[in-house]
Amino acid sequence: MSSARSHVSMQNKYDRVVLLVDMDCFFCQVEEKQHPEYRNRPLAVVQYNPWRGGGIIAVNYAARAKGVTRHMRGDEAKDLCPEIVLCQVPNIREKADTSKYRDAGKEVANVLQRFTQLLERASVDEAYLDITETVNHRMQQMQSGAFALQPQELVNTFAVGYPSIGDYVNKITNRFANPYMDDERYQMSYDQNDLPAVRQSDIRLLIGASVAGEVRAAVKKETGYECSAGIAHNKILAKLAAGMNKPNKQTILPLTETASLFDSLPVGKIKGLGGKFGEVVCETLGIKFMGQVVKFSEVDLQRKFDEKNGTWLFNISRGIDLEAVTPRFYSKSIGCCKKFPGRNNITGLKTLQHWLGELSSEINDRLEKDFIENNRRAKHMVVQYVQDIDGEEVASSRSTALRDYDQESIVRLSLDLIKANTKTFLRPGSESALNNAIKFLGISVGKFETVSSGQNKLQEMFANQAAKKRRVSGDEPGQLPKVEMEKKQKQTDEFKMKSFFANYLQGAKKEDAKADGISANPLAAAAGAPNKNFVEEYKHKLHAAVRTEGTVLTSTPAEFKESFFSQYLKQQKKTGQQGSVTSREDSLDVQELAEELDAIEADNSKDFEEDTEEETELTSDTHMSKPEGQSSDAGQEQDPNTLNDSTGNDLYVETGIVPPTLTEDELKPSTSKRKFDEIESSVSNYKECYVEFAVPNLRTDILPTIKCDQCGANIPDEVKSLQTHRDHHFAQELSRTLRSTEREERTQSRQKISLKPTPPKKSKKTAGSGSSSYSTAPPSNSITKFFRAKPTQEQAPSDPQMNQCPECKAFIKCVDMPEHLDYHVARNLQRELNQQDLRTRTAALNKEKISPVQPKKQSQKKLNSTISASSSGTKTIAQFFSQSN
DNA sequence: CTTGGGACGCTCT
DNA sequence: TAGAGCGTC
Repeated sequence: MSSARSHVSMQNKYDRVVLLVDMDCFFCQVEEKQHPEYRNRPLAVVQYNPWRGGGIIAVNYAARAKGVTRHMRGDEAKDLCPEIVLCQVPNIREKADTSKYRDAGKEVANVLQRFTQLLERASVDEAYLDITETVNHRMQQMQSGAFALQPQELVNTFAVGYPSIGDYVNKITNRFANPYMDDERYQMSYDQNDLPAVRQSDIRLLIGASVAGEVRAAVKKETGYECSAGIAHNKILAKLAAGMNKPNKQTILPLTETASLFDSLPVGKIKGLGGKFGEVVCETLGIKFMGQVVKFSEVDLQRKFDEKNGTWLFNISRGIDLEAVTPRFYSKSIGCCKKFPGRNNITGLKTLQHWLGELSSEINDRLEKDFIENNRRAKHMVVQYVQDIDGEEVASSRSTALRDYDQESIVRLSLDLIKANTKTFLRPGSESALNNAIKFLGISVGKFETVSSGQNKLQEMFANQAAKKRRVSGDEPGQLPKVEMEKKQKQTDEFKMKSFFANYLQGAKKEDAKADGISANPLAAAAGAPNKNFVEEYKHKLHAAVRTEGTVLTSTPAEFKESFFSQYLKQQKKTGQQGSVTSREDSLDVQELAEELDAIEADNSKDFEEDTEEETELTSDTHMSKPEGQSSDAGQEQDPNTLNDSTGNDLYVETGIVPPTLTEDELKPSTSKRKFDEIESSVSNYKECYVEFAVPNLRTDILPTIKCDQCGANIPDEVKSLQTHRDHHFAQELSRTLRSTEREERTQSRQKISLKPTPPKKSKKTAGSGSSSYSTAPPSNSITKFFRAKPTQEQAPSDPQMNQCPECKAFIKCVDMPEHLDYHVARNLQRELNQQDLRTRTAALNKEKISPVQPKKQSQKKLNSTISASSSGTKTIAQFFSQSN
């Protein structure tokens, strides 16, 4: 395994569609979700710090509107915005604890992961998705009519270089009608070999944007979090684009717009050039903007910087970035650190041991969780520290191999490493005073190795359980080959179960964090019997839950009765009785436990029903019993949503498996997860599912009326009615616009040389469409040109270089076939968009209405009004989207 | 006590 | 490979 990043080949530089999903002020959103009462209020997250109200690390948009920014102190924020809510990052072990945000980030990533295998988590709140396959697939589907772009997905979409997304769509439609519209420009700017990709770029990015819309909708629906996204042909551009319209927006960076964008784009805006290197580049080249780099030759850049950086700069300045999206869900290392500035310098051995203990404790906890989730163990450890040596800050890091470990051994190893690498560790003559004060401490572990399932009982349990599930769910009517289905199934099941365990464990750990110095360690026991302390904790937790909620709810909390663990136990009990279990030891242990748990649950064994469809947001807090000694401010409750995310119902809904203990009626197949799976597994009914998925329920009742700004009539203030009315006005405007458009196109047609006409198979009924007029009108230049890449050479159908188009039966040059097929794609795109019924567009309008309006984004408003002003079924996409003037 | 404090990945030597 | 350092969020 080389550490070098993988890259795509230069030929494929425009072939990918890459998405960057970036959560909007993520920490704030996490706090808002956890405290619904804070919603719609200005809010900032501060790190605990007694000085001037703490340091602000995240600001929501309501607070930003008041001028609150990061790098401010809490007090300053209060001055600017007295009503601001300041949330503190929880403090555990006397240091900031960001696990809440890590968990939330993982929750989001779990949603993202369903859209592609090629998911790269770039940070806690950012991920790259290579959606090339999906886009390509949809290109094909569009030709068969199995997929249609949904305008409402594009309402929150921007395209760099275009006033509104409508103009971008307009451009695409026009180019489909006249595929070589921009070719002169293209041929000047791009290599001949790249032209096919360049011509396809816009439509593929547009489809990418529709995927992005779905991704973001799914994230919102399933986690409650909003995000922004960038859509481009590579990571650098996707990242750049994502930042251009926020929050809750997505931005396409069209290939052909990068050059002009770069002309005024400060170098530092490019990821990788934001720091020192970027400064050096600017100084060395005497430039400010990205576009100015193109003036330098590759060798020149290589000479000024180095070979690698030179080439990289050369390419990046042209919008080319070959770095692959490297699938990575889990981090390669786990670490934590803390600064000890000024008076807090560590000067004594005891203090050093204390802090090493705290850091080790956190590392250990996270390793336990990671072990359960990912079945891997760290084999390597690094301790980093900054010492004060003669008034100088000297940073060092030392590493060692990690075998079996627990908190104490991590402490011991790190201390030994520091000792061994410090000339004079203790002050001469002292037993406890450090010779060099420590200003910074960090421990990180990595080089993970997967634990083979043979030595791991917990893993066997999961494997067995997954195997049983597969048997239960024998005849799923899936489209995928059975083996593939099962493979996916197993992964999901195991993952979900592990997640549950992990989340559960974490919740328990947090409770005990302060009460108990050294917690039990599953890793230490991993090679032995099944995880006893784990099970004990589960029991403890169940007890606690029943105790605290029993009086109110009279039933076992949902997260227990529907947990994987619970399901698993039930299943185990059944199969155990049948005496057909793979691992007898396991089953015995588990059966014992199952009986014990049954006893705990015994007094509330009734109503095992209802609320299987509960929204995440509505989930009530899980009340854990707190250890006596725990201070209130350090107490952190398990995020109810995290727990909820892993309940049994979710699994079954998501995977489509009928759980052994639930009836079919209890499985309401109406969550977005379910729908998405249907979409993915069944192309044929994609559209139905999709439309259902895309259209929110409209409340048309109890709405006041509003005055039409054009005719003054009173209309119900409800989008559908409003729109219907406006359509009336629009229709008049439309006919005028259409006539002039068509006139213009005819004029253009006449100016060009008409070649052998090969009209598409059928003329369209679509009335009044400027683009469709190409198909209804006599063969015009543009289409003909499309069929003939080189007008001068006329090819007979018998020519071996010719192929018959399966769609329209015309004979096309092989090299032009892809583009020709694009043409049909375009036709379909247009047709499908035209057929969008009022309802979907109404929904889009509705959706846009409730999202925050950016004052500067005029174009968005225009798009909005244009959409609402259009009537259904008779116009081209361009007219649906673009401004009519 | 600093225009945030971690956390993580990458890369160069 | 280890260790130092950078960049980013």
